[in-house]
Amino acid sequence: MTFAFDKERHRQGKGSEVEIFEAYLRQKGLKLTVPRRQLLELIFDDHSHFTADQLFDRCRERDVRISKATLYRTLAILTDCKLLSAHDFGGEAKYYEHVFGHEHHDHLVCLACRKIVEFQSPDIEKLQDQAAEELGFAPIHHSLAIFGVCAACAETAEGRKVIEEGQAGPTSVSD
Amino acid sequence: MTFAFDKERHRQGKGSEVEIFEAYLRQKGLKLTVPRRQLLELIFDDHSHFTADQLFDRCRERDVRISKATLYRTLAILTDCKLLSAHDFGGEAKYYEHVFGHEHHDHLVCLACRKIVEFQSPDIEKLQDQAAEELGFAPIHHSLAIFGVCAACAETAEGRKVIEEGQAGPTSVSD
DNA sequence: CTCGATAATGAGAGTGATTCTCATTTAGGG
DNA sequence: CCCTAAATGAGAATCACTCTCATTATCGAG
Ligand SMILES: [Mn+2]
Ligand SMILES: [Mn+2]
Ligand SMILES: [Zn+2]
Ligand SMILES: [Zn+2]
Repeated sequence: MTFAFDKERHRQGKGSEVEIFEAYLRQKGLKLTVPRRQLLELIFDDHSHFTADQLFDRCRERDVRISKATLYRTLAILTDCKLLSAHDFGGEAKYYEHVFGHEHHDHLVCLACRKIVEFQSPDIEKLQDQAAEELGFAPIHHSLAIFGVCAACAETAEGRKVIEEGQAGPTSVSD
Repeated sequence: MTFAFDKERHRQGKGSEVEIFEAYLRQKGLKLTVPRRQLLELIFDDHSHFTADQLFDRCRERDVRISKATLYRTLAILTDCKLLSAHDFGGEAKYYEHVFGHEHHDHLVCLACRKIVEFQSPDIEKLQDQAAEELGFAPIHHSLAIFGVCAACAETAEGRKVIEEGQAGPTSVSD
């Protein structure tokens, strides 16, 4: 039952991403160009958490020749029309992920292998709204990321090292 | 009563920050230099959430002449020895804050005036650990920031605008 | 289908926070 | 006081991202 529903929604989803994009472009007087089509295809064809650079590499792999300027511009549009969202996990680059067809969630980030795992906690969401209200804030959005070491990495030397440093870790700078 | 206690702890705190710093430097074979002394003084003399640039301006105000290189290097050391912590609120620059003498907390950030308010929620902390455990993660640290509009800004046109855009807001890029 | 106004694109310059390089000073133990 | 390792400052370098602008492409009107 749940399975059938998800499958159907996913099917609709695939179609709707393009529809939403086109509707948004029309509404804003923007144009549906070849690069934008190609990027939409690449992005919604697969992966869910990616950086601009990873997407750029993916373009090259598939011989889709697009400038970084256009890539960034398209990511901005897709974020504006709520097909993507951007996350700042404190690293160098922002991570983007699909929004359409996905419910809100937060993230666990493995400090050893950079794996990103999603989780949902309605209780946490509730407590956040409560905290905001108590302090007179009108909450608009939030960012919650838990950094740690995933089960797989906890078995490795690298993972153990990260955990150790976790208790009393250095930031370190050269020179 | 509460007042007297805080005052006393603050007095101890002031002393201990220097002690911790000196102990850390000695342990690492680093030197206690004039610039480092001056920065420690400036940082722990007052404000609690600041960017590297704000600290740099403060240096100039007080005729403390220090290069940005040294400033950043010192911030890294202070973060290493757990006197400061760094936060990435998604803006341009990182924010630093005092750790010694402060309990762990998370932040509310006003998108209109950039004010930062602290809050604590043991319940949220508990739920976070629970979520991590369920997914096999060993949590090391986390970052929770709630972005919204503070009570004061909610009265202003700017604040209202931010709240409106919150429901269906643009990312916008020029060109 | 043809045009023309308007938007988009690519290449490369520009940004801004942070880091690095390196020649020149210090700190501090012996 | 001396010596050596560490620190400092000035400016170059990074790096993700944005902007500039000359050259195309889109698409709706005619
Ligand atoms: Mn996600
Ligand atoms: Mn704080
Ligand atoms: Zn991992
Ligand atoms: Zn405010």
